[in-house]
Amino acid sequence: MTVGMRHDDLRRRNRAMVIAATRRGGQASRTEIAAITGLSHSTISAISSDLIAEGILTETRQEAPALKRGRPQIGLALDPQAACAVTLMLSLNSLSAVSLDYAGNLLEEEHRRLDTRALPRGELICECMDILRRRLEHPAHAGRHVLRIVLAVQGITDAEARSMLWSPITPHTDIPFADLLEARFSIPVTVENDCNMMAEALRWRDPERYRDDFIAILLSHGIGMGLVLKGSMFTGTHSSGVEFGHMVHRPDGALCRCGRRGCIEAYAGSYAIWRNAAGHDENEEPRGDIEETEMQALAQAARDHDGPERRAFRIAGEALGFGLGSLFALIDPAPVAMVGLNAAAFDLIGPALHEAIARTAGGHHSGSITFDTQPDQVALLREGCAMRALTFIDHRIFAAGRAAQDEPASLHSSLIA
Amino acid sequence: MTVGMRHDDLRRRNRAMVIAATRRGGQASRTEIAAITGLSHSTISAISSDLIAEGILTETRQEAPALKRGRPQIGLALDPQAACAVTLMLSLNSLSAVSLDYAGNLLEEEHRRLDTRALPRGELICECMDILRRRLEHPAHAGRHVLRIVLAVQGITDAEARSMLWSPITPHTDIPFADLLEARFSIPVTVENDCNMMAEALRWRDPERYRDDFIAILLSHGIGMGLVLKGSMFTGTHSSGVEFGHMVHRPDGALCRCGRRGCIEAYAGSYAIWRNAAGHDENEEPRGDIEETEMQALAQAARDHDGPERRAFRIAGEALGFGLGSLFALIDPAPVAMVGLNAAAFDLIGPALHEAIARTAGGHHSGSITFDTQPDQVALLREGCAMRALTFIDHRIFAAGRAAQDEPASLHSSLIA
DNA sequence: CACACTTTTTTCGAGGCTCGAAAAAAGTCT
DNA sequence: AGACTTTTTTCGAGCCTCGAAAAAAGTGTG
Repeated sequence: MTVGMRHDDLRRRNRAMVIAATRRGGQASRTEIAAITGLSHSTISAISSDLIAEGILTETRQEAPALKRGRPQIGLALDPQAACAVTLMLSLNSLSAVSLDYAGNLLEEEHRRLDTRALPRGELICECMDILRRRLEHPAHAGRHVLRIVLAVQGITDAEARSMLWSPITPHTDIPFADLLEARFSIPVTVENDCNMMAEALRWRDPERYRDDFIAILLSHGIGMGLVLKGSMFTGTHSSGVEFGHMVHRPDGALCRCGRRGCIEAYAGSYAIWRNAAGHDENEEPRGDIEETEMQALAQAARDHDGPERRAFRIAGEALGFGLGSLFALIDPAPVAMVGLNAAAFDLIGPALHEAIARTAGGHHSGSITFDTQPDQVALLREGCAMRALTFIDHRIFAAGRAAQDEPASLHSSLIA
Repeated sequence: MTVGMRHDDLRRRNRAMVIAATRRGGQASRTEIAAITGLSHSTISAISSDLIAEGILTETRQEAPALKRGRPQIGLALDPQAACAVTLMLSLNSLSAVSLDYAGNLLEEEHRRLDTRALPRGELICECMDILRRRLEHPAHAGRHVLRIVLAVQGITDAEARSMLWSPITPHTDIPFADLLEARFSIPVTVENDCNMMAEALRWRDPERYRDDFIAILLSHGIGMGLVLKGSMFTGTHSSGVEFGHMVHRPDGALCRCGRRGCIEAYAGSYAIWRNAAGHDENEEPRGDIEETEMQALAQAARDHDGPERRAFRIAGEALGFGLGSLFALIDPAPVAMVGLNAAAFDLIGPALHEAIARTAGGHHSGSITFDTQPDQVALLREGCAMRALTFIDHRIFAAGRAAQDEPASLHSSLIA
């Protein structure tokens, strides 16, 4: 904010812009990049020849036989050899890791099943260390430098994306994964919230629909949210924030997994739907885990006949609707993507949800609220993590030029505005 | 985001930074500005001599007899003669206007009482036009150019700050004040939400406490909010947003002024407190206006003895507490300033508010939540509008240099990032 | 097959901006 | 009066972007 801009900042920004245009556009020519960025052809030419010389970009000859007259455009693409990234995804009873090249191609991967809730703190950390070490030692990297690691966790992280503060998958709290992994491997690490990564993925999948303002809601055992506002990921002042599932739906209402009462999740999470469908008291302790098939059976029962199952999904829809209504009172409506297991039951949840929104301040503009379901949560998470890792390399490492790469001080350097 | 940075953008940014440092610091020397901005002495020297030549800054000799050795610092200050700004404030039954010089000194002002709820649309607009015309013709301006007009309204504005979309003070909606006033006076205008201006003022009053993240809550006939997150004013995707008062406290609960049910305002606005204190049904139509003295009497009664008045304030506190709890679930805690008439009754509201927050996700970090009361809402609004208008001139007009001032196209030009 | 035409990309000199170093300025201290 | 200290200005160097012109690499046509 109050920091002045020097000459090399300008170059850094413009380099970043060329890299970003290449990652977005895929095969963009220099002329196209000049048009997108508004910079002159000479500038783009200079920057891209630098980037090619540094091994960050490569020229690609388009297959399409240029049907136009004139000198054919030369496509620019990210050089897959330029770097690698590794993403780790830690969720309930599951840890997986993926290696990617700089162009985003999968190099290799590994999944492990582990009992995250029972694992001691040290062993949980060790599992992450080990799976990461196996990636770094894997021959598929073929000497390329891993320049970035992203760890996505189901749970709350701190605003600096360095620690996992709290998670439903383990009793342990405040695990400084970024510090631990950086100390061991000397590669920059961030710890991200899984829902934020899903939102990130939506942006890359469908930039038309999910661009400046949108909402991703994870409907699963718990309720999560990733929120993009004015083009950037929304986070809390101290944590990854946006604990939509723990907004209050009914003061002093149903018992939530978090121990408090009346949270949206206590009506709309899998455990809450199950609890209501089974006719249990809403003050009953939530079940720890529910099989995917069990939820699908509930949904099928709800579709087949009117009864407690149908009512349970309706209650979930109502809670989500009132919650969204309150959210929309704050941020106005935006496109919503429903992600995760229970998004497949949106036919059961949707009607009550719409009805509830209509009774809130959000109902004002119920026309401009659109819903979309993306049941494949895992694929979305993987994509989001991958793009997060790669764009970090784009912005913070390659945009700075070769010099900055050598100084280890740049490990935590701040992002270009 | 995708737009490249050219050479003059750099100068513009650095000019803006020097002006901002001067407005903040008051009497800052060139050396101090260099230290703040991180730019070299030579650059600051060049920029400030430009700004002085353009009549934007002036050198001020400090009164303090420099107790240090060495060449004394020369203070830089904004030249009051450089420009003028006019602010209009439209609220229930009241319209006021203020003229300011570029340094923020009051030149002259006017207040009018009018029956905003009964006024036809045309006349309401006319009143604003007229009070503004009288300012522009007033001799106090002494030939200085009015470069900016800010109109703050009690109500919702659009995200571009050009129209008043809805307001409790008039039945008329979607009044494009900015277009109307610009067409008539050819001076750039924005229409702002009053609570946002109060938040803006807090920032200037106490930058230590209210800097990057904080909340201003207006406790008055209705409930309003101004929210600053990560250093910038938070607005909705389509409107000025942050309709905190219309988040849902109890689904299908008490009747709100907005016609819906269960809004926070329907428990915590003056009319709701009055309704509860008087023992009326919560579905009863809200009273239109309540005298300040009447609310003070209620508060006094609540302090004197336990009874329906005390209970009414407690209910208000509970609604605000659950609402804040939900808000904190999204954005994490931040310092809160309670503004307006009922902030003076915070002794009655506070206990129930804290208790409610403790029962929500916000209760997690109840240690880091601090409250502060600022009963003088009018003064805060005036300050906020003034600073909004002046900083617009700083950034969008003077930072661009003399050339840009002449092109009328710059009227709506976008803000420097 | 040579030559005109079109479009993309590179080259080159000009102009702006910031920087560091040195000089100038404007005081205090002895 | 002269030494000393600190602030501010001056000046040349080094980048960066820009526009114009040149070069490159195709297609279309006789």
